[in-house]
Amino acid sequence: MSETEFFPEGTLIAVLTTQPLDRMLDYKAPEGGVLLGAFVEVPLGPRRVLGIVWGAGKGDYDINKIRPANRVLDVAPMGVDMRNFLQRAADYTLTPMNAMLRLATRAPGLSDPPSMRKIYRRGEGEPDRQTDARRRVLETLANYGNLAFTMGELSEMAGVTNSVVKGLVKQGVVREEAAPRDTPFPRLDPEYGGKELSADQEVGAEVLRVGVQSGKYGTTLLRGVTGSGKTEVYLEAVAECLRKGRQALVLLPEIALTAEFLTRVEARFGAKPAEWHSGVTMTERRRTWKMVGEGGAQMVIGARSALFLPYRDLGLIIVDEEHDTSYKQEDGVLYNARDMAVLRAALCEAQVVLASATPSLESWANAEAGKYTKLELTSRYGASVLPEMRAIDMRAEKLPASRWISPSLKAAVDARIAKGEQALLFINRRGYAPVTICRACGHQIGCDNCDARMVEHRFLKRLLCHQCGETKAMPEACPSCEVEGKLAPVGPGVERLAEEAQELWPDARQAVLSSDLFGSARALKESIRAIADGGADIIIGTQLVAKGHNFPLLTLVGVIDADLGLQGSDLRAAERTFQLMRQVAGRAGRSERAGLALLQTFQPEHPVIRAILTGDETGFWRTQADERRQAVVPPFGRMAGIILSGSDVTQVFDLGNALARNAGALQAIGAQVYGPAPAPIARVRGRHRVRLLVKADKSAPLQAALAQWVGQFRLKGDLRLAVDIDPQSFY
DNA sequence: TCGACCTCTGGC
DNA sequence: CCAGAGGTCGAT
Repeated sequence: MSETEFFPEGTLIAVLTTQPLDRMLDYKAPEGGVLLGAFVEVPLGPRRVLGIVWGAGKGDYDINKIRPANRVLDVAPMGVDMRNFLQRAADYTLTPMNAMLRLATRAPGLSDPPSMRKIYRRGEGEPDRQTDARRRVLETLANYGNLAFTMGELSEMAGVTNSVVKGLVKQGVVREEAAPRDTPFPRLDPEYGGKELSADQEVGAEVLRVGVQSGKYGTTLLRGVTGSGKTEVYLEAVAECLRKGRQALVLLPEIALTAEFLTRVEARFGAKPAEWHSGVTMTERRRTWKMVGEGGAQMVIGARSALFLPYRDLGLIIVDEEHDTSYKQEDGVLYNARDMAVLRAALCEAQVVLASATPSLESWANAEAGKYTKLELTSRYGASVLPEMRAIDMRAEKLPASRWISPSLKAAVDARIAKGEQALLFINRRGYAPVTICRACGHQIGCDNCDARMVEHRFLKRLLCHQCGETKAMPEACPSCEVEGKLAPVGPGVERLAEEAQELWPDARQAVLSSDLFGSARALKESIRAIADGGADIIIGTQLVAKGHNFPLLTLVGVIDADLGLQGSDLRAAERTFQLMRQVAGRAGRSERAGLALLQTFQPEHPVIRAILTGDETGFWRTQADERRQAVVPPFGRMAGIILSGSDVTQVFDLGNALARNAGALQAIGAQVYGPAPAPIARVRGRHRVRLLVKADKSAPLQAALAQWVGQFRLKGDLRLAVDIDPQSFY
C-alpha cells in the first residue's frame, strides 16, 4: 500500500468502489484533498457511488476522462489494518475486492450528510411553578451530572410526557442543543461488577490478561465443558482490553444467544455494548458502524459479519462456540469467521480467544502444533452435567437381518416412552440405505466419478453419491451382471431406521429430522418446536438435531451406529458425532432427570469409542487427526469447492465439464478435481447448482492455481461461479 | 415503424 | 451493479 497519506486537491487517487469492477478507478482528489483510506463519493457514469481511497492513482487512463471525486464522506477513514485485512481476506477467499468493500460497508446512510438531532441538558434557574413531573425531570438530569439525553430517553427515565420537558425548555431550565445523530455508546467500566472467580477460572483469566497486555497477536484455544464458566473467564480478557483502551469483539454463532449475553455484559461492565447482527435496526447499525470507526464503541457483540466493521483499534476477538458451523458463511462472500478472526487479529496485533466445549479439529490441531495457546477449564459448577454414556456391544445382541435397533436399546426406549419422556435415535446417514448390492453377483452400485458407493434416497427416488453429489435413477437390472430384480438395499439410513421404529413402536409418535426431508428452514423450525413441546415420543435424526435445539423432555440418546464415523465417509462425521453427544449432554444436564447415551457398537474397544465413553477427548482428537492426516484432508490437506449456478441445468453442467477438462493449472500443483455433480442443495431460488471439489496438499499454492484455472472461463448469461475455500461439507 | 423487452458493455 | 446502447421481435 502506498506510503502517501494525504492527496492534495487535484492529485490522482485510485478508488475502490462497491461496484463489481475488477479494477480500481482513477479520480482526482476532491476539494480540500483527501486522506488515504477515506470514504468518498465518486461519479460513475450517470451515478454517484460509494468508494474508498486505496492509494495513488495509476495514471494509465486518459487524463481528460478522469473526473474529480464528489466529496469526502463524514465517516472515519479506514485504517491500514482494516485495508490490509480486506485485501488478505479477498486473496484467501478469492473474493473480488469490491465484494469485500460491500461486506465492510453494510450500514445504511453512510453517505448522508452529517445529521443532527436535539438533545436536552440542565439549563439555568428554577421553574416558575414546581410540579412532581418537573421535579422528576430535573432530578433525572441531576443524577447523571452534565449528561444530555434525547427527548425520548429523558421523558422515559423521568416518567413524564414530552410536554413537561418542553415546558421546562421554554423557561430555559432545560436547555435544548443540537448534537450529531450518532452518539458514542455508554462507557463500559472494567472494574464495575467483577465476580469472584474459581481458582481454575482465575488461572485462565490471568493467561488471557497477560496476552491482552502484550499488545501483540496471539490465539488461545479456551476449552471448557458446559457450565465451567468460560464466559466469566473471557470477559476478564475483555476487561483488560478495555483497560488498555482497545476495542473488543465477541462473536456468537446464533443471534438468539445475544439477548442473554448482553445482560451478562451489562452486569459485568455496567452498560450494554454495541450489537451487530441482522436483527438490529438500521439506525443502530449506522450508529455502531460509525462509532466503531471513531472509537465511540468499546465493545461489539455480534454475528460473524461484525468482523468486517472498521474498528479503529481492535485488541481482542472472542469467538464463542468456535466449532459451530454457522461461522461459515454459505452465500455471498464465502468465509469462515473463525479463520478470518485469526487473520484480522494477526494484522492488527490483537488477541483471539477461541472458546468451545468441543473445539473443531482444526483448532485442536493448531493448538497441538503450538500455533495456539491451550487453556482448559476442567472443574464444573454443581452436579455433573454430562449424561452417563454406555456402549451396547452389538456382538452380544440378537438382531434379525436388516434390523438395527438392539433389544437393549429398545428396552431403554420403552422405558422412556412409559415415563412420558423422549428418546432420540441418532444415525449419521441420510437416505434409505448406504449400499445397494446385487444379490446375483455381489456388485455394489458405485459412483462413476468417485471411489464411493451410491446411497439410495427413497424420498428423492434416486441414488446419490455423497462424495461428489452425482445422482442416477435406481436401475432395474444390475449394471454388472444385468440380472433384473436382484438389487437390494444394505445397511441403514435415517429413512430406513424410521421404517423400523414404526414397526417397533406403532403407537409412538415419531418425528424424522433429516436435511433432505424439509422444504424450508421455517418448516424445519416449526417441526422442532412441535417436538420440543412434546409433540413426539421418538425423534429419529441425522446430525441436523445437533444444532442448538433444546428438547426438555429428551432423556435418552441412542446412537444406532457409533462405528460409522470410524470409517469416515464424510470426514467430519466422527467429530460431529462426538460434538453432538456433548451438546446433548449439556442439555440433559439441565433437566432434573439424568440423561443417558447408549452407543451401539461392534467394536467397543475401538480407541474412538473408548474416548467417547470415557470422556478422553484428547485421545479422540488424536485419532481423528491421524485419520485426516492420512487422507490428506483438512486441516492436513486443503480443499476448495467450486459452485456453479444458473437457470439452465445443461449450461451449468457444460461449464462444470469444461472446468473439469481444463484443469491443467490444478494438475500443475498436484491437486485433484472431483465432479461436476449436483450441489448438496441442487436448486436454490430457481437456479440449478452444480459443484466441483478440489483437493490439494497443505503446502500447495491453491488460491493461485484456482484463480488461474477459473480465470480461463468467461461466464455467459446468468451463469455464476463461486469458489468456496475450506468448504464445510464435502458430500 | 414504434416501442417493449433483452443482452451486452463501459464506467475513471 | 446499473444505465445506456443497440439489437430483436411482435403488434400496428
